[in-house]
Formats: sequence, structure tokens, C-alpha cells
Amino acid sequence: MAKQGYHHGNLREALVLGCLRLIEDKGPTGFSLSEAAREAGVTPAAVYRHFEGREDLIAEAALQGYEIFADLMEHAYDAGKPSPLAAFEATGRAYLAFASRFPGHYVAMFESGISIQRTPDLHRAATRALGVMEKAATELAQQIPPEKRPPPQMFSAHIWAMSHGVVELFARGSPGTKSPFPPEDLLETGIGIYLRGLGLIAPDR
Amino acid sequence: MAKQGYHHGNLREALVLGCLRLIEDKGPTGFSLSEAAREAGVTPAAVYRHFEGREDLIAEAALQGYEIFADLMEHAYDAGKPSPLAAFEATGRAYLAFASRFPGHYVAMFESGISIQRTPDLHRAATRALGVMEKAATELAQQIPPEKRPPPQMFSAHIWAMSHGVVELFARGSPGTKSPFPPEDLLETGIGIYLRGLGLIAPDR
DNA sequence: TGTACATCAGTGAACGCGCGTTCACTGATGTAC
DNA sequence: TGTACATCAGTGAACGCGCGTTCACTGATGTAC
Repeated sequence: MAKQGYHHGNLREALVLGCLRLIEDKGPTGFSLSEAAREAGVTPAAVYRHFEGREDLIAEAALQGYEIFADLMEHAYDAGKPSPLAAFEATGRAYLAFASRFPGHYVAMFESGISIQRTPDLHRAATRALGVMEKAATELAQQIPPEKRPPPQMFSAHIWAMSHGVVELFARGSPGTKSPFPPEDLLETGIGIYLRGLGLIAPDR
Repeated sequence: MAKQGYHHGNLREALVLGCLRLIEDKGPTGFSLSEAAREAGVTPAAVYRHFEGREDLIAEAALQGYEIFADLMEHAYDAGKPSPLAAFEATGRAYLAFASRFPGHYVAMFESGISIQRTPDLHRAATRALGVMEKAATELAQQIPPEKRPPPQMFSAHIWAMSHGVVELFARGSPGTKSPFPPEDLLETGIGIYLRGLGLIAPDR
């Protein structure tokens, strides 16, 4: 991402990209504004033409992440729509797909400590994304007899927790945790067993 | 943790405690050796009498964590022993209990980037702890007919992932993620549903 | 079409800061006789 | 019991470093006439 002359042309986006790359393999606190500037071939001071500071840059990365994430989730949900079960499973897969295709965004969103209340934009994007998960769970819950139906937020939380756990422990290069199985399989089977436990899949395989 | 005279008396442990407190609410990379020293009422240079450096201090915190963790897991396992199911469930609960009672250790172990290969001691302690989870899973797997029995490491991984996810997303003050349920309940019900899915609990509640 | 000028997007030097680490040192403690 | 001395566990000053941020500046671009 070398600039040609005095003006960069698209510095703002270049900085976000650099931020994502750095955050991805150094963690959110290992990331430095100066290094992002260096990568873009620009003085640290130039960053302040486009962002209020370090935090603001990370927040922008997180925002873009939530937007992509929400789009993916909505798309997955729609694709499985006629069947609540298919829709639900699709969002689960979309979660993992997002985490592995956009690791920098993932970290910016869930590990950087950026509050989703930071700006209205950020809050809106995050709500939209997480809303899809809850909607899928709510619809699926309709298929369980009311008297033994767990609150939809609860099993949306279960699925989220398992997905996040798989990502953190087995998808990223966690310390010494060599994954015995591909993370996709792990999540797929885990969710399968869970749904069977809810009586939503035939008890036999 | 004020020292009385020129000699502190128990600086090594005081530093580990400070490290744990700091790591707990600033994250592993937000932690600084100088600050830990300051908390112990001591010059940064004094740290080098007891540790090789910053990394070494964190590694010690992680080591102590793994020892406590392994003890807890073994104890929980033994308490439920006659029944593989009870033993398995107990280790799940022990995991969450550990994370909430020893958050600093938890972070040092699972989020600090310290490799468990760092020293033989560390590796041994970690292996012991994680071994209990696998042992519990293996025994439980015996109760499933062989032809539809998933590999024990797989469902030990599932449970670990869900536990870790619950801890990260709902037990710690994650950004804007207000937990709709107490994490203990979330994990308890989640594991319950999962085990029902494996046919290890009666299908009805 | 050319020129004057406003605006924009960078520079580069400087700042104060806290960090991890090193070093020669010194005060306190423990031990041998 | 007293003294000499070795060992231990701290000090404090210094180092070089990279950081985030500020500031007056300047080069490039766009626009009005």
C-alpha cells in the first residue's frame, strides 16, 4: 500500500486495513497507531487527519466488522429461511465463517475492549448483527412445546458461547492448543448434538 | 502489601499477586512489570531478583493457575466418581467456578499468549488439568453404544468450548454484552441440553 | 485558457511518558568461630 | 556472647526505545473568475 506522491489517495482505508492486519496477529493491545501509519507509508501525525486517535481507528475497524458480520448473518438466515432449523444452523456456520475469514475484524469486535455503546453507528451495527442470532433462535423455539421451551435468548446464548469458544480455543493458534479436529467440524457436530438435545433433530444419527 | 524495612520478606509472592490483580482488569498486555513492582512497594529492578523478566512473571502466574485448576478439576472429578455422568458434569462446573474465582489466573493461562511448552513445569501442570477433562469425557463415552459414539476428545472439546465461551462472553464484563442469565445457569443448562443430545440424560426434563 | 487563491492532506520536529532492562551500589541478615 | 565476614535482597540512576499526540509548516489539488 505505497503512496505515489504527497497525497496518499485513500489513506483512511489503508489505515484501517493496516490496523486489521496488525490487530490480527499482535492482538488489540499489541497494535500501535505508529506502526499502522508506517505500514501505510505515512507519518503518524497524518493519521489524525482521518481519525481522532488510536481508539477511534480501532472502533472504525470494529464498525466495519459488525457491518460485514451483520450482512453475512442476514444472508445466511435468509438462505435457510423457509425452515427455522436450516436458518438457525446457517447462522451458526456463518459465525464461524466470519471469524475465520475476517480474523482482524473479529478481534477488533470481540477482544479489543471497544464498547458497542461508543457511537450510535457502532451500537446500531452490533444490534443488527446480534439481532439475527436472536431472531433465528426465537423462531426455532416455536417448534418446541411451550411448557418445555427454554427462553430463546438462552439457547442463542448457548450457540454463541460454543461458537466463540471454538473460535478462541481451536480456530486461532491458541497457546499449545493443537486442535484435534477442524474447527468447522467441531462446531457443526457440537451444534448438531445440542439441537438433538432440544428435540429438534431426530434422536438417531 | 507494604514492606516494612529494606527487605520485603515475601516479594516473590507479592509480585505474583500484583501481577494477577493487574492482569485481571487490564488484560495481559496492559500489565506492566513496573506497575507490579510499584504495587509491591519496590523498585522495578528488584523484580529481577526473583524473575527473569516480565514474561517470566506472567508464566509463574499461569503456572500457579494451572496447578490450582488441576487440583479443582481432580477434586470435582473424584467427588462425582462412581457415576461417569456426575463426574463429567462436576468438571464442567469446576471449570466455570475456577474462571470466576480466579479470573487473573484464568487470563494468564488462556489469554496471555504464554505457551504451555514454555517450561516443563508449565507443560506438566497444563497437561494434568486438561487430562482430567479428557478422562471424564472418555469414561462417559463408554456409555454410548460404540457405533454411534463420538471420539471422546471431540465432546471434551465441545464442553470446553462452551465453557470458555460462556466465560468470555457472559462471565467477564465483555463490551456491552449484558448477560441475560447468570453464567452458571447458562453453562448448566447448555451442558444439560448437550448431554441429552448424546442420549446420556432422559429426553424429557 | 490562465491565474490567484482557498482548502486539503500531508510533513517533520518536538514533547513528555512509561516501559523493560542493566549496573554498580548498599543496607540487612545469617553464620562461623 | 561478640565480632568478622559472606550472602542476600534491595536501591537508584541511567540507558535506549517506541509510543500517542501537538504544532507550525508546506506541497498538492480544486475552484472562481
